[in-house]
Order: sequence, then structure tokens, then C-alpha cells
Amino acid sequence: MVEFRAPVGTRDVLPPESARWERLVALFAGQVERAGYGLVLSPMFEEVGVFERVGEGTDVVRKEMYDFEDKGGRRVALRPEGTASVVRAYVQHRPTPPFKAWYAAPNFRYERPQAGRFRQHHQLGVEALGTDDADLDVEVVALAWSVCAGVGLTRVTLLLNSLGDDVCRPAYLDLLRSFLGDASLCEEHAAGYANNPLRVLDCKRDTCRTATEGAPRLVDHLCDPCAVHFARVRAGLDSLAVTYTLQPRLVRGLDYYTRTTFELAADSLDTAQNAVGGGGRYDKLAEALGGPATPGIGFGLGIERLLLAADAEEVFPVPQSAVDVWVVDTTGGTAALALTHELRAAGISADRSFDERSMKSQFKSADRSGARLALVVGDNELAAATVTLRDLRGGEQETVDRADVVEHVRKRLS
RNA sequence: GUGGCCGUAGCUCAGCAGGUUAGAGCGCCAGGUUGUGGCCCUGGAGGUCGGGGGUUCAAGUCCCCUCGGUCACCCCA
Repeated sequence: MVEFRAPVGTRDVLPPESARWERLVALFAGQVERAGYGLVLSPMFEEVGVFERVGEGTDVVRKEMYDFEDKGGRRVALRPEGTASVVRAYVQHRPTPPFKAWYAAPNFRYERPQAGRFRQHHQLGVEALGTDDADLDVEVVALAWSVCAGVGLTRVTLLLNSLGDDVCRPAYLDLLRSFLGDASLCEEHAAGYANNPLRVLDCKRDTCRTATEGAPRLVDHLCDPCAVHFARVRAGLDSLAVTYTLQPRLVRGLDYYTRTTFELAADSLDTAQNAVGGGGRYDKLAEALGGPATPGIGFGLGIERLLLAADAEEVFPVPQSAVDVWVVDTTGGTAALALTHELRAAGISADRSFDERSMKSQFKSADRSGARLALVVGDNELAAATVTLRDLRGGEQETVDRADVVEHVRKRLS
């Protein structure tokens, strides 16, 4: 085998497959930019504290953090998720709210790869900071939904929940704790559920499942403002015909969420990982990172997972890319060099063979490339200052003046 | 971190109960067609059988270790 391989849990995406990736990012960028979101570029690593601050109780930072010490002795971590970085940037630069940003960037989690899970995965996401208007929640959820629709996915379920705020949640947690009492829980949660009993609701092990049967639901114990907010979000989604399923047990993997949380599950995927995306409101996060109290909401969609779901539904195929023109040159290649240069400058895509291959070989390459047209320069053309223009679909060809090549190619392509 | 399955050409895979120079299809390159692709025919290049150790007269084939892939648990995108 080869000596070096891509690191565990990472993948190379090569052409032509990568064209699909490009298309997805372009689709996403188009949709969110039409909604007023601007691209944000933030570092792929941060001081480890940025992530520890926002999720010390979560698996994502507790056991999956890809962290290390740099040459300067700083403790840094490859970012495990996008929100913390963007909110850190918001706190640092204080753009005028509302601040609406999108990104398409890699995230890193140190875990064993499996179907739909990688150590480096990529997310398409938005973050909107500066208002807690329920209409913004609706906008954000609807955007995530629309991206799935844009990809062509039809078998996706939107799960929706409200996690309340720091007024109603503590009271609910007490209620939940007393409900759980000394019920037997799974190994992990028996030890430390007091910290965040919500996790028990989300646990998939049988012991926790039975223990939480009939447990009080947070949605039934929201304070008035949270209840009103949630009702508005739901009414808004209804008005946009975005269908969702209420999922009172939906907790999400990060601790910073408040109020609206949601997840998009691909029903077409029979693998263990079927969440293509998720997000929610995080009204206390900016403060936690040392900034002014600033509400916010966002989501992340996994590129790899979206493409997996697209495969399962047989939608969003790899776009076939082809140059317009293939230049065949049997006079040594200099003519091809000039012609491709000239065509490209005129906005026409053009490619050629190298290494002075035979004409037959060059035509084979032209055929494989999918080019519409071939331009042939042999000794005859060179002497007569002409070029033979061949239509690779029909097969008919004509000889034109070298000086008028661009014009003729344009006409043929139109 | 734990466990199941798998590791033979660029790709997909054969390789019979261990026995001579490891095969096929596709792909690639060249020729058939000394100025023309797609089809067809012929030929060619390309392999430390993931790596290391062991058993044996003999290991791609059996055993151990290791690395990698894959799937699952936990959790998540």
C-alpha cells in the first residue's frame, strides 16, 4: 500500500466528486445570502477555553476535543463546532446587531469514525445574534429546512423543542430530579445526572428509558415568556408550511441552548447517525464568553451527512463538468498553448493534451473530457493560418481562419 | 475508549484441502487506421498479496502482533 494516507477519520474529496460539494456550498450560500447573511471566516482553532466555557459538561468538549499544546505553550483546540467561534468573534469585534453570518467550514472531533462520522467533518451553518424575536427563530429553522429541500431531500423530519430559559429551566430540573429520585439509571447517568438531568431524557439505554417513562416534560413547565415565544415560533413555522414534530425529549449535545432547539433527521439513512443538522437558540452564550448579554440562534448542517442522505434518496447527483473546447495540436503544442490561452481569456473554457501525443490519443482525451468542440491544428492548418473546428457530438467539421476562432467557437456554443 | 467483520494491480474482485514464474473484468498506455474521438480487435505497463513475527520442506492461503478500512456502542453533523 501507499506509505502515507489521509489521517484517521479524514477524507480526500477529489474531482469529479468534489463538484457536488461545491454545488452544495453554492446552493447554501445562495439561500442564506438572499436572507441577508454574510460570510464569516473564523479560525479553525481557538484557545481551548473558548470551547470549555460553552460546554464543559458535554461529550463534545469532555472527550472528543482535538486539543494540543502549540510551540508557544498555548492550549489550543481544533474547533469541535461552529457556534462558539462565531460568538467569540462577535464578542471580540462587536458588529452592529442584528449580526447575521454564515459559514462553510470544517469541524474536528477526536472520536472513532463510522458511517457518517469523521474526525474532520464539514458544516454549513448560520448564526444570528442580537435579537430574541421569535420571527428570527422561524427564519433560521425555515432556512435549514429550505436547504434540505433545495438538495432535493424529501424524507427529512424536523424535530422541535424548547429548552426554556434560566427562569423556568432550573425549576423544571428540580421537578425532574425529584421524579427520577433514586430510579436506576445507566452507568453513565447514575453517577452524574444531577449536573444536567436533561441528558437522562436523551439517553438511549434501556435503564434510562424506563426510568424516564412518564417524566414531566419541559414544554409543559415553560415560564410565560418562554411559552409565548415557543408558541410564536410554532405559529410562524405553521404559517410557512414548515412541518415539524414536537420532540419534548430533544436535548442536543451542547449545554448552551435555551428556548428553541431543533434537529433535522434523515429518515432515508439506516445508519446510526441520521442527523443531518441541528441548532437552536443560545441567549446566554455571548455573556458566557465575556461579552454583553446578546441573544442568538443558529444551526449547523453536516455536509457529509447531507450528501449521504442525498445518496440514499438518489437526488443531488454529481454535476458533470466539461470544458467547452478541446484543442488538438499535432505541431508540437505551441499552437495549443496560444489557443487555450486566447479562448480562456475570452471566457470560453478550454483544455488540451500534453506530451505531444498522437492525434488519435488527443481525440480520445477530448472525448473523455466531454468537450463540445475540438479545435484541430495540424501542419496544414498551421501553414494556412486556419483551424479545423469539429463538433464532437455530431461529427461535422469546418475550417476557419485562425484569426476568427473565438468568434466561430462562440457561435457554435450558443 | 470497547467490540464485530475485512485488508490480493488505479478500481471491483477470483485465487479451489497451504505446493511451480499471483489471475480476471474495468480503467490506463500503445498499435490495428502515417490528419480525427465514441464501437471493435491485438498487445503492453502496473502487485513488498497492508506491515512484522511465527508454524511448515513449502504461506496470498494457518497462528500471533501491529497498522489501516468498515460497521456498531456512547454521542453527534
